[in-house]
Amino acid sequence: MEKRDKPTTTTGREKNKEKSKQEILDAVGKLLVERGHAALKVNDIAAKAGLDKKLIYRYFGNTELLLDEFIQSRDFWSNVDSKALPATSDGGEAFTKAMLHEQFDIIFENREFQHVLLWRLSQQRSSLQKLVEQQEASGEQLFQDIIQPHFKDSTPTFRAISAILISGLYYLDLSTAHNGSTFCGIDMASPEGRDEVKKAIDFLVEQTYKHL
Amino acid sequence: MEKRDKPTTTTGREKNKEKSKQEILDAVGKLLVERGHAALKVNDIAAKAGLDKKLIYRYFGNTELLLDEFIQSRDFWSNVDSKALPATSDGGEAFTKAMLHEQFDIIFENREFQHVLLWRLSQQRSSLQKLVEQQEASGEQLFQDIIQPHFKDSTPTFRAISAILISGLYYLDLSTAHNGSTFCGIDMASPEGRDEVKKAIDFLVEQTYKHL
DNA sequence: TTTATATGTCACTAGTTGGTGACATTATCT
DNA sequence: AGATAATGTCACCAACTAGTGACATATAAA
Repeated sequence: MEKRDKPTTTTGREKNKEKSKQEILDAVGKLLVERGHAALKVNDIAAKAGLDKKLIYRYFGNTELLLDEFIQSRDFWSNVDSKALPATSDGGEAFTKAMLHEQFDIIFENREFQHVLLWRLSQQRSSLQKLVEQQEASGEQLFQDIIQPHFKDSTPTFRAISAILISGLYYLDLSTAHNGSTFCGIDMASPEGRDEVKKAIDFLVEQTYKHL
Repeated sequence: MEKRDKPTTTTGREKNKEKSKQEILDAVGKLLVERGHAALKVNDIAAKAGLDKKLIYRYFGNTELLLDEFIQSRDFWSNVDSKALPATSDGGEAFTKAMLHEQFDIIFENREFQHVLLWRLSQQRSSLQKLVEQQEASGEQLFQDIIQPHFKDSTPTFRAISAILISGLYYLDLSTAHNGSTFCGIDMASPEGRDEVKKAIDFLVEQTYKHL
């Protein structure tokens, strides 16, 4: 018999495993953004999804496995390593600036990303650890392809500078979203404040390319 | 009657409010370091202190108030603002470098400090918020006293650069302690890796003083 | 239509959470 | 020493936690 267009009886709800699984995963994302990773409890996830928690156990095994599957379902670093490496004559200077600006803004806007960064700092979890490794691998590409050829012997210092800049943008965005917007007297939530940071990034990158 | 040298009966333990309070506060610190702020539950704190949780309610009101009192009992930014402002002829360049190095190392070594930073990013809590404000105030002193006179019109950019550098060191230390030690290909737990970061700090500060 | 199975619902358990009332013990004051 | 208050101990509660067995309903195949 084909799929019915309409239920014949009055009670009972639609039955669709894939849709339900997706609704559960979406509920995890919403709760993560609204209340942080500490609030990801089975009962709340099920309630948010509007489904019985029993389904979480049937479809994902347990809460831990659900969270692992949620994490793997997102690809947070795709925006970095999917970038085509441009043919540069400036040793990657413009590319580096643009990438840092982009990271700064993406994390500022993506609250789910923010909470995953925090989650990653707060909990040991292999699926989160995997994100760290993915990020390292994706960054290593850039160093190998465009930075090393240009900076040669100074590459270790350039790596350290990159580490500071990237970390700085991460922490500034996390701090802005969760601690209040003023840092070193700059309002990190205002366009003017964020422009000030971007100008600083450009200055530091320029000086590095000129004098390192 | 004076304090007894020895209990006359066999059962019962020593009774000393201040000592017990201190043991409870210490238990909070230990748990925070060992298992993070999410593990700060009344039952566990009492068990760690070897005292009944009832005392927590009697002496601190409730768990929230205990945690607030714990936070206020630590003065994490004392090392920054207690520094005497040196009479500088270099516009504070050496001072800035030294302060950044020191922050980088202090946070690396002080696991309690790390967990408070994380806690602060993860939870809204007025006593934690107060730490943020203390830090802002203590930093503002430096800008007013030594930076502004030297950088004049470029001060906003110098503020942004400071924000990036400080944030960067924070996040690097947090990431090292909780995510694994490699960041941008540098081993942040090794003396060599950390020296590389300090060299990078010095370079960036030097360039800023030379060319901003 | 009948049957089998996947999907959804619900009531329940055992363990943990924050919190409290009643009691026992110790210190202190007179 | 005796009275009093402060300190420490314990049993208990209601609410919430993760997880499960039994059942109801919808879908799809025969």
